[in-house]
Amino acid sequence: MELPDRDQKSIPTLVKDEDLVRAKRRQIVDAAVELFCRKGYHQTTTREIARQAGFSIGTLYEYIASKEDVLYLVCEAIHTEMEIQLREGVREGATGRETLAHAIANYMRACDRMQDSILLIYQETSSLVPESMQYVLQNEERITGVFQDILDQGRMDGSLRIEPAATPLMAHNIVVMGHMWAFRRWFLAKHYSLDEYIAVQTALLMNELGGEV
Amino acid sequence: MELPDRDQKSIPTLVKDEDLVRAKRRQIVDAAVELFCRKGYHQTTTREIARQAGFSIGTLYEYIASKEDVLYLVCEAIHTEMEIQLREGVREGATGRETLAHAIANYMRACDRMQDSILLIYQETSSLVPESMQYVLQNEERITGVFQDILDQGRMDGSLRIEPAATPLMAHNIVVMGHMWAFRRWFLAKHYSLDEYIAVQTALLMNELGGEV
Amino acid sequence: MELPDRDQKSIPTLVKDEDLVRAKRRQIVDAAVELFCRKGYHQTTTREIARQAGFSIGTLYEYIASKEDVLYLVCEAIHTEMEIQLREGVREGATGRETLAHAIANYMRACDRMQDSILLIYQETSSLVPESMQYVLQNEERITGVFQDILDQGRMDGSLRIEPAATPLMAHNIVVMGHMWAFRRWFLAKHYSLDEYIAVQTALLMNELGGEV
Amino acid sequence: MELPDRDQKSIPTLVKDEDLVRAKRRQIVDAAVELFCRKGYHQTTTREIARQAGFSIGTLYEYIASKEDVLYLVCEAIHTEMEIQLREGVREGATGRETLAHAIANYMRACDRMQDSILLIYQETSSLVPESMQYVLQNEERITGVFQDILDQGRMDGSLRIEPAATPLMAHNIVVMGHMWAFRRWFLAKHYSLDEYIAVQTALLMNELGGEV
DNA sequence: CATGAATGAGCATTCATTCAT
DNA sequence: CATGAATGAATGCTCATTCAT
Repeated sequence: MELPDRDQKSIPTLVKDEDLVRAKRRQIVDAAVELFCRKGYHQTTTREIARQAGFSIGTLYEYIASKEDVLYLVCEAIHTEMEIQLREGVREGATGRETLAHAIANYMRACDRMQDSILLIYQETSSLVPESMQYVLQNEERITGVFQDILDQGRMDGSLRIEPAATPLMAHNIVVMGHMWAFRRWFLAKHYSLDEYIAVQTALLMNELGGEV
Repeated sequence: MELPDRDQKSIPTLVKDEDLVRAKRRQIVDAAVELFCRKGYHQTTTREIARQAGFSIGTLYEYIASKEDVLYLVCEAIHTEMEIQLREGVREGATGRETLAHAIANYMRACDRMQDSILLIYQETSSLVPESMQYVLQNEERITGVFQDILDQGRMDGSLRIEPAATPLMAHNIVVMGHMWAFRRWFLAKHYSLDEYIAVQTALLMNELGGEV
Repeated sequence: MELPDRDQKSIPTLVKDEDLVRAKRRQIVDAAVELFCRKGYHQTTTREIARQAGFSIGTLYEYIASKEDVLYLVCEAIHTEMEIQLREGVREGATGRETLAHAIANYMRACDRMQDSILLIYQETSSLVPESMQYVLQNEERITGVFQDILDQGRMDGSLRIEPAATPLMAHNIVVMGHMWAFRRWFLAKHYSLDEYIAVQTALLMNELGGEV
Repeated sequence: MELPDRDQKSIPTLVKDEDLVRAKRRQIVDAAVELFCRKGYHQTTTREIARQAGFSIGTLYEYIASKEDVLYLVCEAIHTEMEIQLREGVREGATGRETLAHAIANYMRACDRMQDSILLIYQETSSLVPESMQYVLQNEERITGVFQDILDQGRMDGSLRIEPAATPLMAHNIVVMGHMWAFRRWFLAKHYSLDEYIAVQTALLMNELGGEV
């Protein structure tokens, strides 16, 4: 499934070759994700990012204008990756209800794989300037939108019982449910395996949404 | 309702008089909460904390050993405050179900009042050394425990229908539901007032827990 | 002769003790004058200034807020020193003409002693932000004013023949004559000793101003 | 009037074709004069010079070996331009005195047009290595020489009364008088128009040189 | 010849922490 | 106990210069 087009903040670069910019920024992001997840944004120096990315500090600044740009690119990349995993794993079921159950399980597994990144988003988004934050929140909203669409579909085909006014909230509940596995893992993993977590949360949810799973 | 005793990390101080230490640390925490909420932990300098607290940088370091100590004290204070608000507002209902509904509403309002502090916990807990983080997570767990107790009570008196294995998770769901009002406010507040948010979330929950609100 | 009061830009400092600020800034200025004269403002690093002043870079920044502040303080100090030397050496003669001759000789000798500083002013004033430059140009104008007063005095007592409209220009000519000894020394010193320079320039000037020296 | 030949520092280049070198350096100098005048030598980057000159940074370094070379070329060009304007505008009068009056007026107007360049010379010459500075000072001396020649001519034909020993100094006085219009413009322009400035200064000078204008 | 990506030494500035008074 | 001046390691960022293509 293709990612739809979307707004992205354009980050200034000194380099003209667009392919090169994309390639190097990929390296920067890979390096930074690893470092930010391990040490946090503020504890990571630009020199470390450059070194980890495999080039010099001077070269780093050919492709970004400030350290904050790296954070923005990282947030972008995380959301893009999440959206890819979300859409790739979605299979249309017979009913909205089936689609939802499948999408949730798939999403939860993605959250499990990307738990460090999810924490990163929660911790460092606030270090972005307002303009960048806008874009990041838009991405967050797009992900929520995926579930909202499924909920709407289920409401239309009658397989899910939910008030229209409650669907945005329910979609957010589902999304946060995935994040929760990341940021409350210190507790949850003591009591539930990932599969159990998915099973119980899905059961509770489906209960809310009328009838059996 | 009294707060039960609990473990707290002991922070070294150069000052002997324990009452004085408590008083000054109160000042430090008040100053720091305000600053950390407004500017974040890393953006706040120790000098600013001292100034806002009303004394010199030298004095600040008589009562703490490092900036991170301030962060720990702040996290402690936030959880203490939250727990106080939680327990103060709880009134025993006729059934566990009634108690729960009341506790949730009360908790949500507390989260609304303390949204900045909640964000702070989400963003900066990771800046603590592991030992401090332990204590903070314990506090988080205590808060969750409040809801778990109510759920158990409702399960015992038959007013709530929930698997024993699901209660810890349900308790976390409730707690995170409050946090969500803080960290997703950028979206939620566009669609729901606090009262609506409480109403809809409670309805969904009660649905999960069998029958009507 | 006392220096009259005058406007000075107030430079922010982190240190409260005003006497200490004055003392340390004196050290900073002494260090910076020496370094700026030898290497220029841009070629001098803040660390060098601190080291030469005898303290650490951190301490330097307790007394100034930016490198440019040092430049401003240096310019201020140079003009203050020049004005002191100017006023100290002035002795009232019987006529304005005599006072002038004496003031010029005295001023020229001051320019000779302070040639490095004069060059510094010519080269680096443009590195000041407009606000600082204002103050520096005011100082320059005050020095010129000294000669203008003497010229006026001589015009009044009839010992100097000069149009009122020409006095400001004449005063500037005299001032620049002193500077010229600094910035054209590479040529002038090949042909004239300081005394000769003073003698010839004074002769030319007095010729302009009517009659003999 | 042709410019006489003169010594020029030879700047190394990677390019063989001498015409090409001359053409490109012309571009470099034009770009750099504009930038240095506007922002100063140190505030201008080599990339800006290349961009303004219309080619890449790599190409820039085909025609010069260091940023300082650009400064030298700029100083050279400024003095060349000044000398051209000086010699172009000079018309032989009946007497040295007339020639002088005319040359001064012409020179002053040139200084007025080139005030930014004059300031540049005053401010940045000291950033040259001694060898380059030598050449620049020689150029300065050549310009002074123009006036010295005229003074000598006037002394010979009896139209100017001046000691032979005073002529070099007088020539420098004239030259600096032009510069003064540039570097004291912040004061002078408040009191005099260019024409007034020329008139008064010429009057004072001619007074020094015996008799009326 | 022309290009422009890569380099890394260098710089101004900050800030947690100490310690003499 | 309180103060606040002193410290210097650390950091984000710049820019002259090089060199492979």
